[in-house]
Amino acid sequence: MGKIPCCEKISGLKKGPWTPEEDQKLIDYIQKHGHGRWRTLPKNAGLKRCGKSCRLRWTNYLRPDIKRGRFSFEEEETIIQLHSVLGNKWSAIAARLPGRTDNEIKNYWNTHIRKRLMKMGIDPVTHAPRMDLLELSSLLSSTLYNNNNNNNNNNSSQINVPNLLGIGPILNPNLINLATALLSCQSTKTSTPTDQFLLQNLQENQQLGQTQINQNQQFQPFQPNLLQNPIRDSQTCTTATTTTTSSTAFLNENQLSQDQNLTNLSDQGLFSIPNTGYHNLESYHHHPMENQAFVDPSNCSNSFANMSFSSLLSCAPSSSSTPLNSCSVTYVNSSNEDERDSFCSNLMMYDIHNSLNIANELL
DNA sequence: AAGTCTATCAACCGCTATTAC
DNA sequence: AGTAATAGCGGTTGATAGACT
Repeated sequence: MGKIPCCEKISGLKKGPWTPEEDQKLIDYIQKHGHGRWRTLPKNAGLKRCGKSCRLRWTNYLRPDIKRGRFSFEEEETIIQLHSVLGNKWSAIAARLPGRTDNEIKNYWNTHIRKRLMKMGIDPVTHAPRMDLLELSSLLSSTLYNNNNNNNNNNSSQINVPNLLGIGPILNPNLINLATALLSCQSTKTSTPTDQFLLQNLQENQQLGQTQINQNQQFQPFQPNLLQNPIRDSQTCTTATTTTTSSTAFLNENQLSQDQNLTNLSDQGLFSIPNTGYHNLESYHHHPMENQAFVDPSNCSNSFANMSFSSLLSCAPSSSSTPLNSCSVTYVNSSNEDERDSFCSNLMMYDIHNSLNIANELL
C-alpha cells in the first residue's frame, strides 16, 4: 500500500471551497472525458486541485444525479434502519439511498438523527435504550463481592442489595427480576458463590419488590440484541429466539455480507427496507419474553445460563460500532421536525418507561 | 446593532482496500 | 508474491449562516 503524498505537500495546489469557475471546469471535463484517473484529472482539466479533492467535489456535490434538499421521512427512516444494521458504513447506506451521498448522510446523521436519538434516550450506536449500566455493573460486582466476603466471615444476616448500593428506593424491581431470573437460570450450571449470593439476595428483593410493582408495569423483554454474541448465544434459549424482532436484533455485521444478507433478511421478513417501521410496536407488544417470568430456568440452557450477572449488566451500549438493533423507532410522517421530535419522544417514553424503566430510575 | 453561540455541511486528512504491474 | 499507485471510506475540522442575547 503506497502512501499518497498529501495534497498540501504538493506545492501550488489550491485548497478550500470551490469556486463556480472551478466547478464548471470540473463538470466540463468529466462530461467530455469522464473522470478517468482522478490523479491525472486536475492537470488535464486545468485545475489546481489534487485528484482527491476533485473526486470529492464531484461525488459529493457536482454529480448530476445528486438529490439536494431536505431528507424525507422515508429517507430518514431508511437511514436509521440501515444504520442499525450497517453501522457507520455511510457509503453502504448511501448506496441504498439514490441521489444521496455518503458525506451528506453522515452529516445528516451527526447533526440531526444522532441528536434526536440521543434526545429520545436511544444510543445512536447500538440503537438500544441507553442503559448506562456499566458503572452499576462494576459497582455491583465490587461491592457485592466485598460484602459477600464480609457476610461469610461474620455470619450476618442477608444484605439488601439496593440498600447496600444506596439505590434502594430507585432500583427498578424489574431489574431485580431480571437478575434473579438470570441467576436462577445460571445457578443450575456454572454459578459462582458470588452469583449464588447475589441470587439469594435478589430473590428477597424480588419478593419485596413484587408488592410494589404495578401489574401494568411488567418487565418488558430484555433486549436480546444487547447480549454478547447474540447469534451464538441465542440458539438454544427458547425464550429469546422466536420473533422477528429478536431475530432482527441478532444481525451482526460480522455475520453478514452486507448486500447479500440485507437482501436475504428482507426476503425473510427479518429486515424491511425502506418504508416500513424497522421495528413495529405490535411485535414489540407480543414479544414472547414479555411475560414476567421471561427466563424460565427449565427452558433456558446455554445462552442465559452461560452469562454472568456482570456480563448481563455490562450489556449497556458500548462505544463499539457493532450495529445491533432491536429497540427502535417507528416514525410516522409528520409535517415538521418538531412534530417528528415530539412523536418520537412520546414513543420512546413508552419504550423506555414501560419496557425498561431503568434509564430514569437507576442513575 | 453588535457580539456571541450554535448548527450545518463542504472539504480535508489519514487510513485501508483494491487494483495494476 | 510483493510493491506501488490509486480509489474510497469514515472521522474530523473549519467556515459560515442563522439564532439568540
